[in-house]
Amino acid sequence: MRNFLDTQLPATAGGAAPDISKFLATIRKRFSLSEHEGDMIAAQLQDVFELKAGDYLVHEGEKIGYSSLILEGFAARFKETAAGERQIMEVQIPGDFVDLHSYPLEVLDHSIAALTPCKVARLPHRALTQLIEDHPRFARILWFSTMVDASMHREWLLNIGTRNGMARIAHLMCEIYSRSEVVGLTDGGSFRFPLSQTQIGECLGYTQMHVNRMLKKLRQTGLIAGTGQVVEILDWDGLAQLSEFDPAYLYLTGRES
Amino acid sequence: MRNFLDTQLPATAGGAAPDISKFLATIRKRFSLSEHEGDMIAAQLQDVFELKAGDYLVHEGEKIGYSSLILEGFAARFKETAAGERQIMEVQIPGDFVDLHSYPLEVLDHSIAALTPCKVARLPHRALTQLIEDHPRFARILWFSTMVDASMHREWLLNIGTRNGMARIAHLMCEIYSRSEVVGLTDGGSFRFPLSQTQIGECLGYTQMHVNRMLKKLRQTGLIAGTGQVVEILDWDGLAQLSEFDPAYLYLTGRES
DNA sequence: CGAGGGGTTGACGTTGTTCAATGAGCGTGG
DNA sequence: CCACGCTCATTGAACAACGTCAACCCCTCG
Repeated sequence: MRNFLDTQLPATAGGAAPDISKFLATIRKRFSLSEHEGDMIAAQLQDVFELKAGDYLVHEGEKIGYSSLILEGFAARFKETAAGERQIMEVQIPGDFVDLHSYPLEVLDHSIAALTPCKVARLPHRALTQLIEDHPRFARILWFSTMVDASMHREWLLNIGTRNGMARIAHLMCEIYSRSEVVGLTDGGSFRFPLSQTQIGECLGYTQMHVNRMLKKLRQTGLIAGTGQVVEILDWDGLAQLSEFDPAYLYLTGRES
Repeated sequence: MRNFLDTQLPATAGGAAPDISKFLATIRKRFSLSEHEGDMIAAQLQDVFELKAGDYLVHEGEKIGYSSLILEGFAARFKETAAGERQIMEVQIPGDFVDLHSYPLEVLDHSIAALTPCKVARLPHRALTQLIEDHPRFARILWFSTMVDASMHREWLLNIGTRNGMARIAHLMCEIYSRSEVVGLTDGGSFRFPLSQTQIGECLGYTQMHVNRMLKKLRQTGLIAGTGQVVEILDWDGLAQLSEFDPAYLYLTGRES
């Protein structure tokens, strides 16, 4: 995999603020946010970068001074074992503020790489500090946002630790569908699911061959359809029941603070 | 399991501030903290509660207005499946600020219960808000602290997702040992590890019987000794190498902000 | 002294892995 | 244009890891 810093050039010459409506949609599922407040965040975004599939956004152990917002494409957070086996901890979709945790942590405990071609915008940490100083309310929103990642980690632990076979895969599909819905990336029961079987396995602790067999079973059971980049959920209730999917852990219901 | 609120009574009549030196030791591994600052936190702590093994600190879905600091004893965060299977996401030891994530999240996505008899002190969220307003530096320290939990979740995902057999158990032992060391709860290579084999299994996605067999193998290999509440690590390097344990994810090295 | 929790062990069944072979699709260079 | 190499998906058979069922032990506590 190529290094992000080595290969990428800014895709915009600056000037026009990037479209962060997907990001704001996620925030607004949880907090009220005025148009002005949204513009203030957008104004802080630096250049937009284009990444190829496989490019790293950040490397484990790196100390970085900015966080990235995914505008388009899918990415993943992961760690690797000495043997080169990879465990994906979270799939990142458009609208995700993908390495916000690097703001408090500074040094990263894991890597992030693009799963598909991506478009990302950077937000320097000093701009975040400034935003928070000017509007202390943002601190709470950002902290909350990082805690939702932790909540998702816990649900994944439950998934890998207690569920098996089709249920484990079904749960991943339910999650990505639910999150995609928030940012307007679903079409009826269909949604983009551009992970290879190998990558699905890296999410779930399975080999690619086993993922293949379980996907086949899920299709034969009539719960899902589609083999490629797009998955169609034929029976949402069945899929959710099989995997005991309860979206509460995504914290997508409105609240105020 | 009994409900914490139903059964517990304050163990202190208030007045004397509880001993939070273990908590402060953990903070000071990462941030410099003056004696005065430590006292300010201690002053905000409310009554100290005693819990029996099995008592809940908080229930999944609950909305609570305080966070708890563990003074003595072991606790665990976990979720349950419909079938009653339990997945432990983190083992909490003395000095841990155990449900600080409830401060930004408000509603909890998981439960926390005592694994052994525990002594905990409560800190109301409004006191936290006050502390942060008076000393904005605390916001960063607390945010950081919750992000370390997320980092630990990720390492557990790697552990359950990619390691197997003895390595999985060895990794858990290395983590608890390393964290115990910070709060002065180790004695040479020995440390308190009061989890039953069932509970170890709930951490790692194994059955109690399989944990039993793997522990036996770890003992036969000469890496650890002791069967009961106290484990002795006979060969730290061997244990760390077997489980590819790298403590970086615990963020216990000094830094400043 | 009886119940209940924790630990130990064996035989056997299931889930998931490994090894291996095959084919489809796609971009690249000759 | 086709040949080639690459990634990804598919499938089968043998095998290992782990779970299930069951019996038994020890200890503690009421």
